[in-house]
Amino acid sequence: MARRADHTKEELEALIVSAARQLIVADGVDKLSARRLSKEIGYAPGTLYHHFDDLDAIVTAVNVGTLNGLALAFSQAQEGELSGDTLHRYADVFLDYVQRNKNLWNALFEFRRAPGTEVPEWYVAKIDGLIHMLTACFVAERSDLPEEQAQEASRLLFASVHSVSSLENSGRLQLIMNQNIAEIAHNLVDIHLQAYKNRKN
Amino acid sequence: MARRADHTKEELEALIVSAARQLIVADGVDKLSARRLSKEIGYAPGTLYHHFDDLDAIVTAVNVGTLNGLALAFSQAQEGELSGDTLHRYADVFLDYVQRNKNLWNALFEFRRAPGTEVPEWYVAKIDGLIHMLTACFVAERSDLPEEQAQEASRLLFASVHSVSSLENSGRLQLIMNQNIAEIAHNLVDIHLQAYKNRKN
DNA sequence: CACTTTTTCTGAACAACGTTCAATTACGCC
DNA sequence: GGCGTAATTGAACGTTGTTCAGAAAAAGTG
Repeated sequence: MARRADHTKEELEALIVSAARQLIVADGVDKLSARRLSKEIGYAPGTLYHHFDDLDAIVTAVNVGTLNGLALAFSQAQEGELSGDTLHRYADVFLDYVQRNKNLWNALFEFRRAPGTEVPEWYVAKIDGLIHMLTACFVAERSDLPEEQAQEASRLLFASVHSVSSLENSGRLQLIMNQNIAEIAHNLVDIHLQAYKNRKN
Repeated sequence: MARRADHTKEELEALIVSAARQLIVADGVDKLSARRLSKEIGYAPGTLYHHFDDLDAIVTAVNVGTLNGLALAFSQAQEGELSGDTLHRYADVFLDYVQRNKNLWNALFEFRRAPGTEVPEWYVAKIDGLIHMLTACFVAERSDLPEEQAQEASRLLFASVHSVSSLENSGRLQLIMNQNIAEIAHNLVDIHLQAYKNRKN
């Protein structure tokens, strides 16, 4: 058995990515292996490597979808005019999304990239897009401050909330905190917001 | 060749841990393997498993030393009376320690613990000890507030700074921030400190 | 000293992993 | 119909963590 006509190149690639997503959702990225994945879709392990450079590339393809999903959820939460409250709503959306897609989110940020392989730039751009939505909220609260500062503040907030949720997701937050993740996140929003409102110049 | 008298049980266990530490420092925890480690100390792979349950246990033993080292550095930085400035000094100490012991710190927090294996309680206690040192600084700034709140604030600050440094260490901070880690950490200290000082009740 | 028990250590073995590649087969094209 | 090209296979390589029967030395006992 060799060349088959079961799927076109595009179909097969989509099939690989969606099967990989299923496996990650079900058992976590650690349990994703070339053999398991190929068996799942009914192809030989080697086939995967004709369509993707390596497993890393497949996980990265899954991650695109995960990031897009979050961006979508954010934009749906954004109604009415922006303010500090919007940030709290974003926090809820974020926490909800991360919790409902725990394993996918872990795949995004816990996946151990081999040293030397660079992060794709669209990856950075996608995250930048998310942060930009937060920036607008900071601007709305203190329109007198330059946008640069709002951007810095939103990056800092995003990094803080994300990092804390990262800890939570890996089961290590209890090492440090004894509140639950939602309380923590909203505390962080309050703290960052307050500090921003009270800025001097 | 079987039973040997080269080392006592304790000596051998210490040897294993220190060799593991060396390997982690040199090449990172990813490159630590049972075969490499056993070859390094001149014993067979199986020997490791007579003294430790698994590789996880060995890495955990290394991690104890890493945590102790940080606690020591903290206590050395603590001179004069406590205040918000002390928090900044702690931040510097922390960043310095994490940077000088990059691979060891990664081993502490990036190591993928098999699901089901619990975090030892003394682990939690050790981290609690570190956080307690921060709490004292918050108390010094607002002695009118109950210690509970100071503790909460210090946990939040620790989690934030630690998480951000975690991102940095895994090379993912650039995904989000464009400042360097030191600036970020001190910003975080300022923000958390300010919010704490401005608390109402 | 000799004999037995206990403890320690070895190294081959197992099942899994990511990845490669010669061989094979079928599709598209002339 | 024949041919080149593209897709697929599955065995193979070198890893990995972990186990365990067997061997041997230390420690205990007479």
